[in-house]
Amino acid sequence: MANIKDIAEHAGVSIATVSRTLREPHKVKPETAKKVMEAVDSLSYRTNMLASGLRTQRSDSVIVAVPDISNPFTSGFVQGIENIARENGIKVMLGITEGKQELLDRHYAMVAGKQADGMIILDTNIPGPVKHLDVQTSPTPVILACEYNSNAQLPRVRFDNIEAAALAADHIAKLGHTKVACVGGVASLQMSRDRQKGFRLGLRRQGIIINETLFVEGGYTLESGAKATKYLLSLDIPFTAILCENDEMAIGVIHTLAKAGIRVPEDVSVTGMDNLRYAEYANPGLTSVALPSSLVGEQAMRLMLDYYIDPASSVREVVLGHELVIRNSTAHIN
Amino acid sequence: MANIKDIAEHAGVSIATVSRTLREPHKVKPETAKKVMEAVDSLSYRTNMLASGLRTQRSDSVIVAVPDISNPFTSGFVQGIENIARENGIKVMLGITEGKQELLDRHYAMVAGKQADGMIILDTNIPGPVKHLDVQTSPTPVILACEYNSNAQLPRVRFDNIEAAALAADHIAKLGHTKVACVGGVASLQMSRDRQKGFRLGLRRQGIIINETLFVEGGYTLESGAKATKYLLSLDIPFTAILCENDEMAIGVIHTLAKAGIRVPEDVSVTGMDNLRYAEYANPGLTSVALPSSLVGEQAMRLMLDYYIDPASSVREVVLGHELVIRNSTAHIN
DNA sequence: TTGTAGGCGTTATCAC
DNA sequence: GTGATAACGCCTACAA
Repeated sequence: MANIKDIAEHAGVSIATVSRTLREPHKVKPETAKKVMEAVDSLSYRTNMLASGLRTQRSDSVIVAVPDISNPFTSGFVQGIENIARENGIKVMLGITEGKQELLDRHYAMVAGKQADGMIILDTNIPGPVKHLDVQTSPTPVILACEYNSNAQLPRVRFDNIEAAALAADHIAKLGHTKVACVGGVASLQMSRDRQKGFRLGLRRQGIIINETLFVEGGYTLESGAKATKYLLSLDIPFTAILCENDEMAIGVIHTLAKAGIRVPEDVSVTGMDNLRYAEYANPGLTSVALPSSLVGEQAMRLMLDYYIDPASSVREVVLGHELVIRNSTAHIN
Repeated sequence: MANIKDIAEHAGVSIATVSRTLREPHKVKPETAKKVMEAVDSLSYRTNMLASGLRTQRSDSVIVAVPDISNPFTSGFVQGIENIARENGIKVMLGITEGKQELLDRHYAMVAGKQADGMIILDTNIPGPVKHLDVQTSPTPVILACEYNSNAQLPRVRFDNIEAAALAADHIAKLGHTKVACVGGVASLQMSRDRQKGFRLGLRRQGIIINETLFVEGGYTLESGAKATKYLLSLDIPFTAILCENDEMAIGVIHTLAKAGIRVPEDVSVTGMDNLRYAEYANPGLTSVALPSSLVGEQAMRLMLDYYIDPASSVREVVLGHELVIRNSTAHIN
């Protein structure tokens, strides 16, 4: 593999000139530059990013930590990051945490080890080394996305999950439903607690009395939605609507209701959150609160870039908007 | 940020000993090692991967190139890679190509620039520098996944798309359907051509005469499935089954049929391919040919690891199995 | 078992 | 405008 020295020889200049030609072409005589570029081409030279990074103390890459990537919400998030990163010549590394502290820490080692300049986290955990750190005084290139239950004062971007969930509840209430069930998420997540809070808030605002028995646990997966539905049906308590903490579960819910011969929305209305692509093509189309995850990714990456420019004054928090998308899974009560 | 020299001083040993302690602990006296580790802890030292990589000529990371990551098939693939990579202390970088040669090349620059040791590609394109290269004589750390229309003799892992598609067609034929429609993919992809071929093969094997008018274009997205269905319905040619080149389109198809008041499977049977998680929870559950993408990722990563060990004798091709999963979207013709 | 020292490929600071 | 040259932080013969 050709290195800068080879190019220098081949072009009959010094390595300094080669380096200059590549990074600050304006500082070099055009004809010299031409010679250099020819050598670069003919030897198909590529600057060694390791060496370059070692010298400049940056790798031009970020690592993004997510619990898993198979959920469309997560993959949209990653895609958003990649888009902005690419525009800015930054590479994206992927770290899957499975929600485990240990894996997150292992990924964080990459920024400690200079293989990444910073980390964007969509996870409940915070890397161990960052946890007990006064971020005010010792700036840390870590951006938080969506989760925010930590005390760490890190830049973050998120949704207003409370109001977003309230919006779904409000919609259901206004359709005349009073016997409302709910399929929850994972109680350890702040996001889940907020969405729960939002559902309750939205219902109460419309004067609906909540039947706690109908508020059941979920787990954010298709399977958990199906399971929760079976449980709800087994209770033998009448209900006419189900608020789901995300679309994935809502799809599982609708599927299970259909299997049980219960019509959506004639018998039961169902709402989701996230507005995944699949929501639109569910049967029936799923009413959902749109929370565009790719925007979160984009904003998070932008915060990271801001941080690079000025660690001290980078924005501390960005809250993105949400929107109710009404489809055919919800209807006025008979 | 503490470096190896700081640790050496702090522990009262040479930097060589520190390095040894970290990489080959057995070559160092236990008490010395202990001193070193204490210094490491107290200064919270992390070896600089850039420097280390520069010296050892490896980065312990691979870059995976995919057209996009929002499709569950793709994200499953990436997840598979990450799993095996992590087990082996390898980091995964993500490169989104949007199917564009230019973006792929840009990502490939990372392996040329030593930021990645190799590349795993799930895309039709081949990096420019690799394209016209005799891989036999100049080994190249590139693994191909699923696509294989190139002449490049690179290690690859894929499915037998022809037989997989034939399996779906066979299933439909055996249910008594003779008027069979098909929603295709993207003709420029070898995968798509193979699945087409497979459908036709499967139907012919059962003696079914194909109505070419009912074989329409798709595009592998939910939307394209919906659009193709509307088109099929507009033709006003009777059919009782639709073979879809993937699940995503099949979900769009089912949704659109339902909207048009056509019952699945009573009026029309529908099959998909890939067996995404969503297939099971479609309404009705989607009959599909399982092509576990995470296995492709895992195998691809394994091929990469093999390649590291011995570029010359690494396996050239792995073909993974498929399986028909029968659900409720297909039924015997009335 | 430990230490010395050369070099990995760049970039950036100097002189010229 | 260009060229020497000293880092960047680490690994690994080789020497002790």
